Amino acid sequence: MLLSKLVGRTVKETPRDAELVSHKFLLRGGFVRQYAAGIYGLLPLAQRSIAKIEKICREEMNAVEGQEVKMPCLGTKELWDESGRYGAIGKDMFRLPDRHDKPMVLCMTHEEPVVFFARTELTSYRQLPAMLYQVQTKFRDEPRPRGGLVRLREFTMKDAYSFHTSEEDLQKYYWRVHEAYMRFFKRTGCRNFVSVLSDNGMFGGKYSHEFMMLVPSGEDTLITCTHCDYKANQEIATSPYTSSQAAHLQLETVPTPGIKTIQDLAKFLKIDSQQTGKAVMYQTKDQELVVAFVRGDLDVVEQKLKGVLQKDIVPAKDAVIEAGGAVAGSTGPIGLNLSKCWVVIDKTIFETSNLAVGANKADHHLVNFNLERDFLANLNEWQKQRVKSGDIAAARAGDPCPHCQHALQETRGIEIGNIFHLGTRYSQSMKCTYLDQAGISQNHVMGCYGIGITRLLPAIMEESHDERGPVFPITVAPFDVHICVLNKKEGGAELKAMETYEALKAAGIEVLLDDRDEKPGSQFADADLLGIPLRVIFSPRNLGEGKVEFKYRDNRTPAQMVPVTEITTFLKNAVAQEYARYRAD
RNA sequence: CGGGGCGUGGCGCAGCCUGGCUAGCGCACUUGCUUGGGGUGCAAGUGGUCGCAGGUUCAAAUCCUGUCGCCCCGACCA
Repeated sequence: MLLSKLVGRTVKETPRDAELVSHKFLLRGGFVRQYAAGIYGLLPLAQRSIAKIEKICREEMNAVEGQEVKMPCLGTKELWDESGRYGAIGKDMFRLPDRHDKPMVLCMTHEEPVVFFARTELTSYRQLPAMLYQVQTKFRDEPRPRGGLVRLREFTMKDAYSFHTSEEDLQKYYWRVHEAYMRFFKRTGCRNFVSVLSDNGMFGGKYSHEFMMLVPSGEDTLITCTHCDYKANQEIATSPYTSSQAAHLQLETVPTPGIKTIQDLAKFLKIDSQQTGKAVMYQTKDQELVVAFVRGDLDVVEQKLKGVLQKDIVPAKDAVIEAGGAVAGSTGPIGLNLSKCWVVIDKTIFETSNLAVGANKADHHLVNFNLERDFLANLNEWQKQRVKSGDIAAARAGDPCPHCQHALQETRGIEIGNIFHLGTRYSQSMKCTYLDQAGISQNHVMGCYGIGITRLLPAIMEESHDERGPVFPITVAPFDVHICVLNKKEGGAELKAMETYEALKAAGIEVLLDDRDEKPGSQFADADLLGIPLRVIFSPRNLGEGKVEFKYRDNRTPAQMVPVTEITTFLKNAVAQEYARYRAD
C-alpha cells in the first residue's frame, strides 16, 4: 500500500473528546472515525488490524472443534420471550418495531438464536459435544459509551456456544476453551493479562471467568493475591477478614449529636471503625427498601448484594428510606419496618461482637450490639424471611487472601474476553433437548465464550505504546513493514524503495510505503503514529554507500545499516522472526 | 438517571462576560518556490447558514427561552 493513497489521514492535534491513549492514537492516526456516541467506523488501518485479530480468533476456535456460523442480528420478541430475557433485560437492548409494528430487537448476545439452531440441529447425543461460533456485530444501548473503542454501542464480538450431554463434559471443554483463549491472547500480542473468577450477571450459570488485560486505564478492579494464584473481579472477590470476638457487653443507646458518618462515629466513640456497623441503603423496583449492613471499615459490593437478594437494586430515594423505618445517618438493624424493607447482613457483622450501630433514632447510636442476641433472636418467622445474610463486602488491597491468607492487591483491568458456564439455563427455558442413548429426552448442558474483537484493538494499544504512538505486535499490526523514503527525488531513492516494496509484496509481506514528498520529521512522526513494528528508511545519504537503515518500532535494538542488495532477504527473515515471537507454543 | 464541561471550515482553538463594518488564528488541504535524517521557510489560494429552533433588538456567534448532540465523573454494564 502506498501511504499517499491510504484513506485516513494523520493529525497533529489530539481531538478534544479523546481521553484514553488508545482513543487519541486511533483518532490521530486515522484508524477510526466517530459517527455518534459509542458508534465508530473503522478506516482501512483499523479494519486491517481487526481482520487479523478475527483470523487468529477463528484459527483458535477451529482448533477446539468450533464450527463457524452466522446468526442474525435482528431478533424477534417471541424468541427472547422464550428465555424470559425480553422482559428481564432493560434498556440495554435496542428494541424497534418492524413495519407491521411487530416488536423486534437488535441482539446484544446470541444465546437465544443459538438455541434456536441447536434444538433443530443437535437432537442426538451422537452429535454432542458441539460448538458453534460466530464473529458478529452486537448492539448494546450502553448507559454510557466511553473510551473510544473500549465501550461501544455497536461492536464486533466473537461469541461461541457449546452443547454437552453432561456437566463433566462441559467442564472439560470449558477448560479447553480457557486454554484456547490463553493461546489467542498470546498470539495477538497481549502480554499482561489474566483470567479471573467473575460474576455471572444476567447469564445465569454456576461459574465464569473473565480475561482481563491489566492496564491502569482499565474499567474493572481486580483483586489478586501477592502470594498464590487467587485472582477475582472485585465484584465477587472475598476475604476472610480478621474480626474481633469478645464477651458480649450490655447493649446501650448513646446520644451522638450530629454524627452521620462512620468516620465521625468512630472518632466520637474513640473506637476503631472495625467496631462499627455501616448501613448502606438501596431500593428494589417495587420501591422496597434494602438495608445492607457491613462492618464500618468495609464497602458494599452491589453485584454481591444483588446476588444475595436475588433482586435488582438502585440507590434508595429518601421517601423509600423513610417508609422502611430507617433514619439516614443513624440507620441500624433494630426498629426497621420489615414489612417495607429487606435486610441483608454481611458475614462480618456475624463475626464481630459489641458493634456500634445506628439506633434508627436521629442523633443516637447503639453500642455493644451483638447480632444474634440483639436482633436475630427477636424476630418472628415471617420477619426472618425478610433478613438475608451472605458475603457482600468488598475485598481490598491488604486484606487476607481467601486461599493463603497473604495480602491481596488491587489492579485495574480491561475485560477482553469471558467464558461462562450456562448449564441448562437456556436449554430448559427454551425447550432445547436431544435424545440420549436410552432414548430419553434431555436438556443440553451449555457453555458460552466471548471475545471482544473490537475492544481488543484499543486494549492492545493501551498496553503497548509510547508517547509517539502505538507499538503493535506484528500479528495485529495493519502492516508488517513500513518503508520511509527521504528526499525521494535524489539518488534514485524512490526507485530503490519501490523495488524493495514490490519484492516484499511478491513475498507475501504486507508493506506500507511512504511515497509522500514529506520532510523526514513528518515521515518519522507518522510512522511512529501508525505503530508498524518493522521500519526501513531509504535515503540518498545511505544509498550512496549502498545501505538502507532498519529499525524496530519498539527500539529494542539500535538502528542498523543493511546493504540495499540484501534488504529484501533481511526483511523476509525479520518478518518471519517477528511472527515467531507471537507463537503460542 | 444525578453531577460537571463543551458545540465557531476536516482538526485544535480565540471572539461571547461588555451585541456593531467583509467572523479571526494555527494545523490540514491546493498551487509555486525553498528545504532535505525527527513535524523547513516564504508567497498566493480553497473552505464556515458560529449545533438547531424561536424570541429580544435598528443590529445576535455574542443576550433570553427551548431543543438536539458530544465528552468526563458517578449510577449502570451478557
